[in-house]
Parts: sequence; C-alpha cells; structure tokens
Amino acid sequence: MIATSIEQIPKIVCFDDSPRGRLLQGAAYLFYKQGYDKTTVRQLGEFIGIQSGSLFHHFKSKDDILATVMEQTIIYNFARLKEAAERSADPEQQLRHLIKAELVSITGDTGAAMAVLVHEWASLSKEKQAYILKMRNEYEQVWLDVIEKLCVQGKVKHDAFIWRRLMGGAISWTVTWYKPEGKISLDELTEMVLEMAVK
Amino acid sequence: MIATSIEQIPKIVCFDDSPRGRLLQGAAYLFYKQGYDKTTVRQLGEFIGIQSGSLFHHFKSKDDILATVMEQTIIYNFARLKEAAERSADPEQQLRHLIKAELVSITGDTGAAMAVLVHEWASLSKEKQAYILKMRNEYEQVWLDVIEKLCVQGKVKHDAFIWRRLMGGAISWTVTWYKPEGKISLDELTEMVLEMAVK
Amino acid sequence: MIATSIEQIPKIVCFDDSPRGRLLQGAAYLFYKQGYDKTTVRQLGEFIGIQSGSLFHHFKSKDDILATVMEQTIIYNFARLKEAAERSADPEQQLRHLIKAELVSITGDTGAAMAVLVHEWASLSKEKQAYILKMRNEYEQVWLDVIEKLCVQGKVKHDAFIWRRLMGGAISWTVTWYKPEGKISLDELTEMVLEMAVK
Amino acid sequence: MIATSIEQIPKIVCFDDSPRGRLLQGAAYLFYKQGYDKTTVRQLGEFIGIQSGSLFHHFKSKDDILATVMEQTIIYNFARLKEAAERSADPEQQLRHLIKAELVSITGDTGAAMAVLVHEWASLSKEKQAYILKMRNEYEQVWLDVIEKLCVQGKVKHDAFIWRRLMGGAISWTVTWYKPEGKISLDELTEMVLEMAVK
DNA sequence: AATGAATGAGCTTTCATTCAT
DNA sequence: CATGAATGAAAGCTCATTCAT
Repeated sequence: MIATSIEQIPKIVCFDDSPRGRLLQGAAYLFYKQGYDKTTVRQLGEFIGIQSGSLFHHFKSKDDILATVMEQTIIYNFARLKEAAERSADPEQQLRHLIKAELVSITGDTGAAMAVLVHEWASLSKEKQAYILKMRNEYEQVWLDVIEKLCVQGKVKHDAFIWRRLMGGAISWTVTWYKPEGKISLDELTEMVLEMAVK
Repeated sequence: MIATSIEQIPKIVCFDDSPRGRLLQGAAYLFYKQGYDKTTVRQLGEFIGIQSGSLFHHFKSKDDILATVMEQTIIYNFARLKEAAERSADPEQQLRHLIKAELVSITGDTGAAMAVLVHEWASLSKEKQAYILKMRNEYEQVWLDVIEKLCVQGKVKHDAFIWRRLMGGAISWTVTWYKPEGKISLDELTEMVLEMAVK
Repeated sequence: MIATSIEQIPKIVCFDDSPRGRLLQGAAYLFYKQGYDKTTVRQLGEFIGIQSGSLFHHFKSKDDILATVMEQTIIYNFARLKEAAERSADPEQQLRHLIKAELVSITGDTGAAMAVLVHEWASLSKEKQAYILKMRNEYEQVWLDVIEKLCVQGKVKHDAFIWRRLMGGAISWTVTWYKPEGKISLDELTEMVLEMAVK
Repeated sequence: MIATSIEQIPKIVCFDDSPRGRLLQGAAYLFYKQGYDKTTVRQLGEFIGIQSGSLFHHFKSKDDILATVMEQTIIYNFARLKEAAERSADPEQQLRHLIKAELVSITGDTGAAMAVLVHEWASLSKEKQAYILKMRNEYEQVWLDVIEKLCVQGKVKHDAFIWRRLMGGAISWTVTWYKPEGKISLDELTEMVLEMAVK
C-alpha cells in the first residue's frame, strides 16, 4: 500500500527532476500517505535515499519543506486553472473546464500534493500560512469570477462564495474515494459535478 | 481563537457530564483545533484540569481516547440520522431531513467531534479503525437507502454511492467555513444542498 | 508458568494465614518470579485480591514489604538451621543436617522467599539492609561454628569463612536448577554437597 | 563505592575502545552495581558523558544494550574457556584450567559483565534470551566434556550435569565476596575449588 | 553538498503513594 | 480496613536540528 522508496511512486508533475524536486516529491507522497506529523525527517531521508541531516542543506526546516510543497502545488495548479478558464468564453463551458481541471489536480497527477495542501494546512507555521493563503485566494478568485457570471445569467441562484464552497467540498472530497480505474471516468464525474452546480 | 480551559467551550452533546465525559469533550475540542498529533496529553490534562498521568486512569492510551471520541460521536449521530430518516415517508422529505441532520452534526453541537472523526482517521490504530468503520458503514447505509429510493423515482439519475460521496464532501466541508452567525441560516443551507442533490 | 492468583501457588511456610501473611506470601512469589522492580503494587494487589491502595494499610511502603518478607524468611530459616545444628553433637553429622536444612529452605517450602532474600538484596533500602544483615550474620555464625570444629578435627583444611562461601554458593545456586520431581532426591543432593565439603 | 564516571572504573576487557564499546562498558558497570532496572538511561548517559537520547543512536533500546553486553561477554569468555581447555590433554589439568579461567572471568577483568550475565537474565526480553541461551549452552558444553572424561576415569562419581551445577554455583558466588587484595590468591582459590571437585 | 553522531527538549506512559469517602 | 481516583515525579524513547568532518 505504502511505497518504501521514491522509485516506486508515480511522478507528481508539479516538481522537477532536480535533487530538490525529488525531495519535494517524496515529501508530498509521505505527507499525503502518513500525515505531516507522522512523517519523520529520517523516514523522508531514507525514502529519497539520503541522510536526514542532508535534508537541511536544501531546506531550512521541515516546515519549510511543507511550505514549498504547498507553494509549488498551488502555483502549478493555479496555472492549470487559469488556462482552463481561458479555454472558452461561455461561462458554463468555463465552469466545466474548471471542474475538470480541479478534478485532475486532485485525483490525477498532483493528487498527493493537493491533498497535503488541503489536509496539512494547520501544520504550516502561521507566517507561511499567510503567504500561501494569498495564492489560494487568487486561485479561488478564478472560480468566483466564473460563478458570478453564471449568477448574472441566472444559471446559479445563490451566493457565489457559498456555492463555490459547496462545490469545492464535493470536489476535494474525491481524493478519499475516486479511483481512476473505477466504474466512472473523470469526464463522467465532471458532468455529474456540473449538473450539481447548474440546472 | 483557541480556548485554554474546558469551561470556555460550548458543550459537545455526545459526551456526558462525568469526569470521563468532560475528558472526551476536552479531547474532541483540542484534537479538532490542533490535530491529534499536535495535542499532547499534558496539554489535554491542563485543559480539563487534571494531571496528565491521571488521564491513564480513564483510558489506556492516547489512542484509546481518540477511539472513544469517535465511537461516541458516531453512535450519537447515527441515532440522530436514523431519527431524521424516520420523520417522513417521502424520500425527498427524508433527504431534506438527512441533510439538515448532518449539517447540524457538523456545524452545530457535535461539530468538533465530527471533524475529528473525519480528519483524524489515519491517526487511529489499525484495529480500532476496523471497529469504527463498521459503524460508519451503518451510518452511510441510511443515506444510501434514501438515495436509492430517489433513484427509483427518477429524481436522482446517478449511482447512489457516488452521489452520496459528492454530497458528503460538500456537507462535511462546511466545517471549514460555515459560521452560525453568518449571512446564511442552517435551513437555507439545507435547501441549497437539497437543490444540488435533486432537480 | 507464572500464577495469576494466590490460590494457585503452594504455601510458603514462613508466612501465616492472616491477610498480612497472605500479602507477604504473594509478594514473595511475585518478587521471586519477576523481580522486585518489575513487580508493581497494582499487580501485587490484583494477585492477592485487593486494591493496590489498600496495601498501604498493612505496610508503609513497597520497600517495607520486601524488608518484611526477608525478615520473616530469615527468622524462620534461622530457627530451622539452629534446630538442625542441635540435632547431633558430631560436627560431620551436624554439617549434614545444616546442608539438608539449607537445601530444604532453598528448594523446598520457603524457596521463593529465600531466592528473594538472596537476589533482591540490592533493592532493599540501606537502613533496612543493616537490620537484616545482623540476622544474616547470626545465621552464618551457625555454619561457621560447625565448620571450625571440622577444621580442628582436620576434616576441613581451609579457612572456614571461605569454605562456607564456596559451599553457600553451590547450595544457593540450586534454586536455579533443582526440581523436586527430577532425577535426584534432596537426600542424595545433601550427600553430594557433603562430599564436596569433607573428604 | 560506586563510581560516578567511566574514567574511574577499570577497563572491562570484552569491550573495545570505540564510543559504542565505552557505552557497553559503562552499562555493564552500572547494571552490575545497581541492577538493570535501577539504572536509568539518563544515568547511563551521564556516566559515559553523552545525552541519554544519544544512546539510542547506538542501540535501539535499553534491552538491546543489555543483550549486547551479555553477547560480547559470553563470546569473550567462551573463547577464554576454550583456550583453557586446550592447554592440556589431561582431564584433571583441564579442569584446573577451566576453574581458573572462570574465576578470572568472574572476579577479574570481566567480573562486572559476568555478574550481569548471571543476575539480569530475567530482565532480558524473551526473544533475546533464546539467542544468548544458545551461546551459554556451548559454553557449558566445554565444562561437561571435561567432567565426563573425569567420570570415566572415576575421579568424579556423580552426574556430570549436577556436579557442574554445584561447582558453577560455588564459582559464580565468588563475585559477592572475593577480593583480589584479600587473604587468598586466585591460584589458591583455584586449588580449593579443584579439591571440592575431585578427590 | 553529503555524512552521521550528537543534542536537548519534549513525548507517552508507568507507578508508588495519598486521601476523601 | 477497603476503595479507587488522583497525584507528580520519573521512566524509556523520539525527533527536528546542528555541526565537525
């Protein structure tokens, strides 16, 4: 169930192939599988094949590793989300793209990292929370802009902020149950979520 | 933001008023606010006003405290959910009651405990997970029974299991943002979720 | 291998049948089987069927229990040894009786208690060691008196003190290996030790 | 009486001069003087001049330290015993060498470690007991081989196993009373024990 | 950059002892 | 005398971090 070395896990696309990137990749995987607190730096060192002491040549602290995982994750997925929004001018089409993009982020190639972003928020030091939060707000704004257009069109009849929260919950929860090889494809799932969102 | 003694927090209704119950109440609150790993037994002792060593008079281990919080939470809310289901014979009405009941569980009088049940699952020892999981399955079955009736009526057009997962995500996510004193009441929120669920 | 309640163990004759005596009996057995440090007062309470707190109505401290076990053991076995010495006037016969008596003490009806006396000496508080030591010296003096008579007779050609130490070691070690139901009787063993001691 | 730092104690020859060896040396001394249970890892750390946490860099647990002390002790003294046996072809001469060798082990340069091997047996975890026991049996076999040859020659008239037990008790007990600077030399003591063993 | 031994604060848990009932 | 909840000190052990090599 849980891999014992970094070779055995699928690549998480938001990290590059440098030693530093591999480290973040291993960290994201372990933080996702075991939680930040339960992952020791020794374990992380073993997982990626260096001594635990050497981690601190790349990062100032364990907290710093977590912050960087989150930062790169949000930067990468913010770009993906923006690109999705720009793929159409019609709000409903835009929404479809956003849903698909976020589902890919969460259940696909950056799933572990996204889960860390969501679940380990409280593990991040206060100062770094502020920094990451600003990016999260930009990310959310992409959603809100589209939903507000749908409100104007009358296709969404509720407060955009709350509506996004409900959808965001439904989408992010998929991390706990969605299996790519399961009975439903990501496109089908996208349609289901869309149906929830607009009549 | 975070209370420093048990007197300052609202009562969580699934725990009684015995010393043991107060302990569970304090544990649920602290596990919710800080996470299980970051809550030390010393902190917990201080919070409820006893020595940390005395905790082990009531529970064999920290893990045992977590398991009991989860057990009592699920027992209490399972009863609430069942009662909600029985309040009507019409599936759509039933669904409305289930949504309201779960929203109350999560944002209301057992919110902290429910959040622990969801978030600290991985912190529970393997053996105890199995025990709690059985109860969770019974809980979920109440939902599935109602949704399947709605499928038969054509009011839900999708796989009941997946549909429930999406709704469950939306509902449980409210723990992160819903404020009772905010701009929307629990009844309004219930209607919004219901609208998502059925046309 | 290890009994879980006092009913299952053979009576140790140096303790009487009062509640206090039963307590000492249980303590001797547990200290013997597990060691003084590894025996908790809770265990001891459970073993004899009372609450651990109640032990302290009978004894001031755990150390006090150990001291009393030792005291009663040495008093009882000192009496037995003296009686053995007085059973004959011939030194060689006397020695035979002493050997037999000590073997009975160690492998027989007070074995557990004697083992405690020997092995847990260092666990006894300094002040109580002094008190018990005086009795041990009296006990040893019975041996030395007999051996010195054998020296005079030329049947022992070595320093009485050292000779006794060697014999004492051989005898007390039997606690680790002698089984009453084994291939050798206590009388045969007595003769073997006697043969070691005198030509 | 009891040293407070490792510089003040005589070297125990079965441990080398590495940090790890010094640690074992300190452990052997403290376990000998105070007992395993009464020696805390903090005390041990102080004694050898490192933090208690650092002990666990070298050994997985306190139990592991005990096991290693025992293992190295028995390996070293097994070699010494074997060499002693090979120093002559005559069984009686061999026995003399064995006695001397074991007396040296117990009262000389490995005394503390041998005492630990004998006294703290019950403190060792069950699995490790099995491992050490195998070595002890090989050690005992050297004795039994020689005694059996003496049985054949008629110089010992008793069961070899029991005879060894009696002698072993006499010898190992010397740890409690023999002082090198006392009135008797190790060679004289060897002759006394030999006289007990064979006519 | 990497190593790996060392640090030291902090963790969960144990346990002899106390004391109100 | 007995109970059993509570105490509080101390136990074994963990772990992020440092630093000389």
